[in-house]
Amino acid sequence: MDNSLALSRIKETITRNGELFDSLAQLYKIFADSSRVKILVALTQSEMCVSEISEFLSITQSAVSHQLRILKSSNLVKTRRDGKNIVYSLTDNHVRTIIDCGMEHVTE
Amino acid sequence: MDNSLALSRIKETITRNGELFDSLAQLYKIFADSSRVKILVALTQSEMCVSEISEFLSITQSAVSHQLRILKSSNLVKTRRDGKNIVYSLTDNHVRTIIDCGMEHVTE
DNA sequence: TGAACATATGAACAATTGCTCATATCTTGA
DNA sequence: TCAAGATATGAGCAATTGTTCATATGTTCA
Repeated sequence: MDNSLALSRIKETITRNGELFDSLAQLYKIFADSSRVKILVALTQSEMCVSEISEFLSITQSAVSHQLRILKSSNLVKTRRDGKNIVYSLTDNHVRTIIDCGMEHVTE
Repeated sequence: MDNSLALSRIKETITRNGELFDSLAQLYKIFADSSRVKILVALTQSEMCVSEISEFLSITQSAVSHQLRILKSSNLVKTRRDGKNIVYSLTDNHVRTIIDCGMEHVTE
């Protein structure tokens, strides 16, 4: 059974869409940290300001801010100001979907 | 509007299922590398041996082996021997689903 | 306006990661 | 059995990452 034709077709697909898979890896990199995942999971339940997140994650306010910056620059979360607070929320439902999808595998 | 009740409920959920979200992040960590993603994508199309993967990814055989070891120890891929070759394939369809799910977001 | 609060940011550091190089292990066929 | 081929593995290294500490920025209210 000679599958070299199939193989070169696959190679073609991978090389042609190289940057696409790079961005895919880049996306997963954002979910690849425990703090960020927990932040995102929390935000699927409710919008939330920095100090609230910091409180229930038991990590520094600074650490939370740094992580939120990553999430925001990736357009996974958005912000609005409410007095002294900055309230963070999910940009859209993609985050929810991606988390659910991973959960499916983890909780099997 | 007082949402402190909702917040403490969320905090409860996060802390109670801490290890679960840790494993979730751990899972995404595996997808968080360009080479590994490409390997997994290729394997969604066809089983493949190390030298084949190494060839079309244009990375060292050693590098591929190292990555495959990670994928295998995470139970995302399985192996069988075919003569001198070790043939790698996906363990189940979860990988496909997870990749599709991420693609959905990347290609929006 | 100024003190107190909330958030953001930059530097520094330890930990992790992905690669390369060298070499070991395992299999086949002469 | 032994040389050649295919894969695995360990050490070493440069790059990246997540955190903390110190401090800056921005907002409210007395």
